[in-house]
Amino acid sequence: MKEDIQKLLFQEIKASNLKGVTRASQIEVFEPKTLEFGDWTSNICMKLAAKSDDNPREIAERLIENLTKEDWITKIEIAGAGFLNFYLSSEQKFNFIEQCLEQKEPLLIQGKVKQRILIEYVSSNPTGPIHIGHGRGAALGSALSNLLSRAGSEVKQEYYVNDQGLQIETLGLSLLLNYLSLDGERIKLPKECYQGDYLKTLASDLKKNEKNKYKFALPEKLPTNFDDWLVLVKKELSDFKELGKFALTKILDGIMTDLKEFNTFHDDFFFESSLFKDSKKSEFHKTLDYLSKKGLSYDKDGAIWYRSTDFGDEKDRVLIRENEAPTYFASDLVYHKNKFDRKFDEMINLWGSDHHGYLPRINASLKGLGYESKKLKTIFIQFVSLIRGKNKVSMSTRSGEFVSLKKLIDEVGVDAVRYFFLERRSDQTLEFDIELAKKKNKDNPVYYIQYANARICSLMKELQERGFNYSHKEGSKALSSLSSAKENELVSQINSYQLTLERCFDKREIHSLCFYLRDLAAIFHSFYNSHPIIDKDDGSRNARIALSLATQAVIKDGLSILGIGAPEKM
RNA sequence: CUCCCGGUAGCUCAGCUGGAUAGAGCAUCUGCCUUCUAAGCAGAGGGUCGCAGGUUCGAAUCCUGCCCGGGAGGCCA
Repeated sequence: MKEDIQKLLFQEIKASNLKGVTRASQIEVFEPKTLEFGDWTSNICMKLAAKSDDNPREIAERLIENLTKEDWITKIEIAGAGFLNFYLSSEQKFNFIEQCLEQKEPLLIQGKVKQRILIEYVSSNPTGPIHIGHGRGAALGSALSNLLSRAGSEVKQEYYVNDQGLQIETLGLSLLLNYLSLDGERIKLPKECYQGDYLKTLASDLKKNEKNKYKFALPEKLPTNFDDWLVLVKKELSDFKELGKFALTKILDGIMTDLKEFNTFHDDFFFESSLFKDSKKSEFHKTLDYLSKKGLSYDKDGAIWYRSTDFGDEKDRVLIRENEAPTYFASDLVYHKNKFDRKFDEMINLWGSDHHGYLPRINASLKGLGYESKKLKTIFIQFVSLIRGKNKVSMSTRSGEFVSLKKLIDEVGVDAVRYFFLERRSDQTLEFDIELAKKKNKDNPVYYIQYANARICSLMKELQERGFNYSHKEGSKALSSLSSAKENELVSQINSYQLTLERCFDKREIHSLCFYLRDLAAIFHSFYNSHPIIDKDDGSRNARIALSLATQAVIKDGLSILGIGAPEKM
């Protein structure tokens, strides 16, 4: 529709020899904020006026002279400083509603190029359960994936697992110390160790499975710091590595379970360790050799450095440490190379905003390897803070007091958690009010939206009980009798669903969809209260039922993108 | 010190590729259930869009400076 208006305007602009526009798509046509200004509006006359010294309203008059002949346009108004307001015929207005009524499949976003898209998200370290910060990423990543596939794109959802290096040793040691403590040894965990209670549970599991396999004679004087513990443990236990693996497997299992419960479904878990397979011939080593051959890396102070400064980073970065261990950055560089080699049209990373300083070096590494870093889009996710009524709930990962996603879901439910995570722009900090999320009334937007759907379900039941028949054919026929302000408002809100999805798609964001659904629900509730829907008059009844069903189709469709349920009864 | 994000109603936030009177929810106040779910609706009050300049027909939106809040600047991940 928008495109049709752009095309018409463009024709007229060319015919009148006006300068300033070379393509139809440059002409701004948008939905005005109130219905007073028509169904569509354009500011093009003001833009043209700026380049031609002519008065915008005069230009407007010249332009619309021929346009009114179009039969799908009922009226064009010149308003304000020179806006063109278009009013459409009712057939045009009900097009989308009829489509909603017949739709069985999810609605598709039209006019977008099909792409292969990789989206990597959550990717939390497998050293502990997912906490609410990761949950926000999970909600956004999964919803975004749903949205992107609506445009026909093939979306691959990936979780990158850092299953290597010091943190896994740390995990193993943390587990072991908890395990040894089970027999009454009083061991104080060094501060570098993971402190959460989940390790106590894991330690008991380990004990059950393996009995005393990992017990050994402790020296009289226990080590006091992390490094000494590690040295001791490695000396005493030949299979110390198994402990890290055990913990990692168990924890990752838990993460997967939590994610599934949270309606988040990754296609693939990509293990960092896979980059190191085949030792010297691994993807990791090949890539590092390549960098070295190309002169992109160099030795200094016993370490190997990447020349990221050459590609816009502030300073060069270490790839291989003095102790020969690769840095996190080195692995990540190879991982991103791997992503590019898989030939996606677009790659999206969802990162915690505390990683924003990390982006320049990843971009630098990709440029160095000769990849188009434009294909990589990084979306940053700000922190979540929890409040309960007016009190802040304290959260700190280090001390193990973090609030796990699972706990939050158990308390307020998946739907509410997802909604609250998605309703805010991802790059803004989020204040999550637990009490509000638990409410089951209109204060809580997720219930408010779901309630609109439940109401419509209940309407349909009531319709049957009163012995009325309804068919889409009759409903569609009756639509043109809709004329009240509330009805028009609802029609117009339903119609802007497509545009809402397109905008979300283009901007790779979700929160506008939440706001849209909330508005739609509000307009529906208002409509419901001002008109009898199951009316005695066949025409009004059929039309209003059709309108309600179209509303329902959109609500269900929108909620399914958000990964939120639509209960029929509440 | 440098960089990033933010500052919009009492609170939580939309709007930011410049456009018509700056929006929503909560909170406050006032109404509405013999009628399809009151788990709802209708209405009212509430604003120097952080401050100061600039750009232009037009600025919450773009530019510059400043103030305030948060984050980032590892051979951590």
